[in-house]
Amino acid sequence: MMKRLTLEKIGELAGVSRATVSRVINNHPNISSHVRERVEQVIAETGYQPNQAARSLASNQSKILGLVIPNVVQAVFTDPYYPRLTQGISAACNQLGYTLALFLFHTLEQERDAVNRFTGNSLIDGLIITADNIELPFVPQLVERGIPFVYIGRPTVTDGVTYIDVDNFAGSYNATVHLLKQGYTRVAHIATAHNTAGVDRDQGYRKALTDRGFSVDETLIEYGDFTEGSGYDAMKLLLAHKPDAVVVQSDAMALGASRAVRDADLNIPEDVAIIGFDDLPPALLSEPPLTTMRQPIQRVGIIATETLIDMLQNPKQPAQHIILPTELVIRGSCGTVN
Amino acid sequence: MMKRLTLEKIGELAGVSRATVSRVINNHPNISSHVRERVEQVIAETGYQPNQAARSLASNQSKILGLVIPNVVQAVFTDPYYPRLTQGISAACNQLGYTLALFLFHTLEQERDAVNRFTGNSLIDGLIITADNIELPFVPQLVERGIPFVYIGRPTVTDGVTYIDVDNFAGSYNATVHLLKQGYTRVAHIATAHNTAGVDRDQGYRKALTDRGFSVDETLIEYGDFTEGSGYDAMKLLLAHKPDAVVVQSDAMALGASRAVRDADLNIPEDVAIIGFDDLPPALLSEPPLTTMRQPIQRVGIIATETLIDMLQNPKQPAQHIILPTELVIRGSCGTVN
DNA sequence: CTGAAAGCGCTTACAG
DNA sequence: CTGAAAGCGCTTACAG
Repeated sequence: MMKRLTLEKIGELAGVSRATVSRVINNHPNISSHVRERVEQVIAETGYQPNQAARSLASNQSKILGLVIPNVVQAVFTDPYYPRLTQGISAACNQLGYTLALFLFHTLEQERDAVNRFTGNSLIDGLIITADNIELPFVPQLVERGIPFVYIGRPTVTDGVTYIDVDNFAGSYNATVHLLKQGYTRVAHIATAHNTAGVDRDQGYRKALTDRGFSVDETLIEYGDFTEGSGYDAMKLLLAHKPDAVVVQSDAMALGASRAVRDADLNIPEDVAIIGFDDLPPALLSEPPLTTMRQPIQRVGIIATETLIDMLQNPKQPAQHIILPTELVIRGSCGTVN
Repeated sequence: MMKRLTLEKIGELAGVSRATVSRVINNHPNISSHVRERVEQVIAETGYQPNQAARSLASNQSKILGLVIPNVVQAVFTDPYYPRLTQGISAACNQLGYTLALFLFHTLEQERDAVNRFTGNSLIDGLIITADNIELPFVPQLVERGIPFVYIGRPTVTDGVTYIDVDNFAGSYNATVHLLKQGYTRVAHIATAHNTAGVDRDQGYRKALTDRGFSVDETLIEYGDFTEGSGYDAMKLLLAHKPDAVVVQSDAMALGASRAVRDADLNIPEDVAIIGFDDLPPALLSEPPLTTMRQPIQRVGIIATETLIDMLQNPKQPAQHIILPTELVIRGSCGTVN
């Protein structure tokens, strides 16, 4: 293992100063193409990589973004949401030359101490925070310290903060309308009350009903927690009230609901139509629901990353609220989807 | 936003030199408790956080570990394996004061260029690599540059490299023996050929059969790719050869196999017993398989992290091969598991 | 047990 | 367009 290369050494080899090499590496304008070429050649030959720590120290930016997934719930294991999101974020980071640091919290205490891990210590340039049901204790300090962050999902307080979300209200609204238009009259709802998305979706469902002249029947609404099992349980309860369709706020729960319908010897979608809500790859959806309100999760991750990096480059912009549309996807006939 | 605190400033406030403050922070022995207390108090009062970039530069260690998930396959979305592993790694990092950087590659080219992202640039101290079916192009350079790494899962070449794996051979062997002991005589196999784990499990299955006086019937072996859909397809094919039990090398595929069995109007486990292989939380397993060979995925992540950090602290140790046992888990009766 | 000082490897005004 | 030099905020022999 040879001695580590430095700017100085590269400069020596190329016959220029280390300042010039630095400028070449950082793509400064106003470098004679002659010099640029020679330096680039030496870099290529030697395989020189600039020391990131030194770079961070001198430039005051780490080129590291943090992804924070606060309270690690069961859903992190069962719901492809987080992996999907992470994919998008990672892809955007790769593309834009940033490194992604992952912060998972396993206890409330870790969540509380989090601020120490990424504040005022030059570790990260900015943060992507997956907002959930709770107020995160460290966010005020982020603001105070001037660390840029974007939320994924609408936080409970949106004032002055930038967030990216899908249009949960419209998605749920459209899903419900879709069923009503097809003639279903007892459209049930497997809802979630865990976060703002759940609230929005619930409102979308209710609004759709009333807009089309139906009253909201509370016995046709049950709550789940995003797991397949909770979808199964909720559907079991709902079946007692004879729904002929159901809007389910996640595909995992929709899978459970499907199973409950089958267990009751009913057919999908003839007896009970099911609409899920998510962005699962087809392979995971080899069972009903055959119709899904798709949210572009991966895209949300990409946009969040791009937005954050934009904030780093142009501070002082006003906070943005970015809402992406969802899309109704109807797949092939029962049992053959793969 | 006030001016950033530095060691110098803390020293000033505590009436000592910055060297002393540094020693207190780094828990050096031989600091008078008097001084230590005063310094710690000032740090607590001010909320001082040492600048990580400066620290890295001076100490030549970043306290950042990298997790590399090479070729991003479909399985990253559908199989809880990676989230589970990441959980364990993250927990260990939190505990031991390291930050976790996530490197997902989306193209072969990114994989090839990877070395530039974490080599010789002081970005990370060491790497956890999830080994898969392929030879990773950047690994030789890691060795050359002296960057410590551990594999999760046995790589194809194990010479001089440290890896953590579960005992795939024994797991598959024991699962098969378990079925044979119960009197099943036509034990099929939904295998995978994607990695060394698949190969080992296949051998375990075959050895169990021959050890107990059965011959291996190749028509009772089909291959899947870890997705539920592939398990379904494989089982469909197997059913033509009338198996009375099947060992399935992932729970996701076992789920698919269960569905195929049901679609054929057969009962589980009366007509066909199924053993899965994984570490899924019960909520995800509301359907058969009711019996699973559990691999401690999260624990693998923790041990990998601990091992890597140990390597950082004591270089020059010989490479280790750590093999964790799997465990046969039998859950409650059909349909009621949650 | 503590401090003065050198040094880690970059970036970036400043001067030319 | 390029270089000399200061400086980013730490750590760590070295000396006492």
